[in-house]
Amino acid sequence: MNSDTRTRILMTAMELFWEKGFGSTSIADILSRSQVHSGSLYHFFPGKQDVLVGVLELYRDGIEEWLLKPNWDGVDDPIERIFALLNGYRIQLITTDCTYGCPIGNIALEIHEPDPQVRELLAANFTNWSRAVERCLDAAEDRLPRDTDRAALAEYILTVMEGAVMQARTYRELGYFDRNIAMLREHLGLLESKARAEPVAAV
Amino acid sequence: MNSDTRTRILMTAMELFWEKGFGSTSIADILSRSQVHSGSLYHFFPGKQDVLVGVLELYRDGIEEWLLKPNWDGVDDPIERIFALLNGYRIQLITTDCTYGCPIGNIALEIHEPDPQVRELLAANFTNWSRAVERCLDAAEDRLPRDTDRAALAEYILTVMEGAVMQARTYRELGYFDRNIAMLREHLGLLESKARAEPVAAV
DNA sequence: GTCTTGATTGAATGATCAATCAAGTCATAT
DNA sequence: ATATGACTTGATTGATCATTCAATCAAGAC
Repeated sequence: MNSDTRTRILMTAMELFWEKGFGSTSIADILSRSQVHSGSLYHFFPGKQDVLVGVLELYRDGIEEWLLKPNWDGVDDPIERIFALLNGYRIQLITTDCTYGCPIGNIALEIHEPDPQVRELLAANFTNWSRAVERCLDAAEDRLPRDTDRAALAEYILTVMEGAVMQARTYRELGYFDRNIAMLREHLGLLESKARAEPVAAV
Repeated sequence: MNSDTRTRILMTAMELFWEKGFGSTSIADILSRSQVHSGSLYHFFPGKQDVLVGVLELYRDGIEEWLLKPNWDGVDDPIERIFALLNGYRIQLITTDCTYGCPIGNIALEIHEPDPQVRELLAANFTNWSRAVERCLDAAEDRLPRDTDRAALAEYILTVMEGAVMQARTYRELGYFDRNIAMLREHLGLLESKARAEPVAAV
């Protein structure tokens, strides 16, 4: 089985969906950039929607290797890992003049009536992302107030990332991203000092 | 001049762009729902893009009357006004089974290469929104730490709203919105208690 | 009364779209 | 050798898209 073609289609579609969105990317766009003919594409994928499914599965399965590992290399402090992850998005914004955002967030807002498979894959991508952040918060458990809902805080950090990228992209100004992340950092700082003020737990 | 038709086109387009997005709304969609014929639409608007411009101008000019006034009626406390505004989005989510989000955020992420006029109108909508929040923060100045960057905090509140709506829509679960807003409320609470702990300013 | 201007009608155009399919290639199994 | 089945080719289809335009209408100005 030749899955080179399938992979080339998915990688190309991934690029294009990120650049132009799902709706604005035509099958013809994918074919010409990937140097694949329409029959081959439809041999591997029943339709355009299934290409999107394949791309979302790639993202879902690649988060560890392609997102976390590069950004966390050399960063040990769990809280700093969170900001290292956010810094990855900052670098994307810089290298694209604030035009590219989060590929998942883009698609999530673009597709208004997703079929269940697509919706679940978008949700799975969000869940994997915030679970990774949650693990960082768990590792920093003793620096946070005892009643901290770490899962909710991780979702919130995803929220801030998505909103910050949205604004930086809309204004075409990195400052909007930076100020938002600074606010988040201040929030986490307040939580840490609140934790320090708590009486030590009984052993 | 008969601008009834123009208005009907814009109101219909506003609805449709919100329901299905800009790209997925065809001119034919607008024509059939608004009971207008193509020639009339093109009499008032050079093209589809200009309909979008008209819609974004309506949003920009209507924020006071259609967004702030309804949500702030009977709410005097400036901080509570912020959460009353956010509650407006919560109600939209409830009444649409978590399918509709922020119309501006949707378009901002959908349009990848906006022409300058569209990009500036999106930015203007964001700016008007966060300025309204900033005015609330200004009114609550004495309850916040003295070094608070209220403009940045207002941008951050917009960020949290957009991210929270995105997640609730993606998961089709209101809880994601609620937990995010609860986190924001906790953050503002921490700021208020930090302000209370500050020494009184010299007069 | 006729001229002018703004507004409306709706069929037509050409581009682009996702998807199809019959004919072909090629490696491997028998 | 030949048969099989995975894969490729690329022209083609029919739907849908934004847009155009000549014709028509309504109503105030001269």
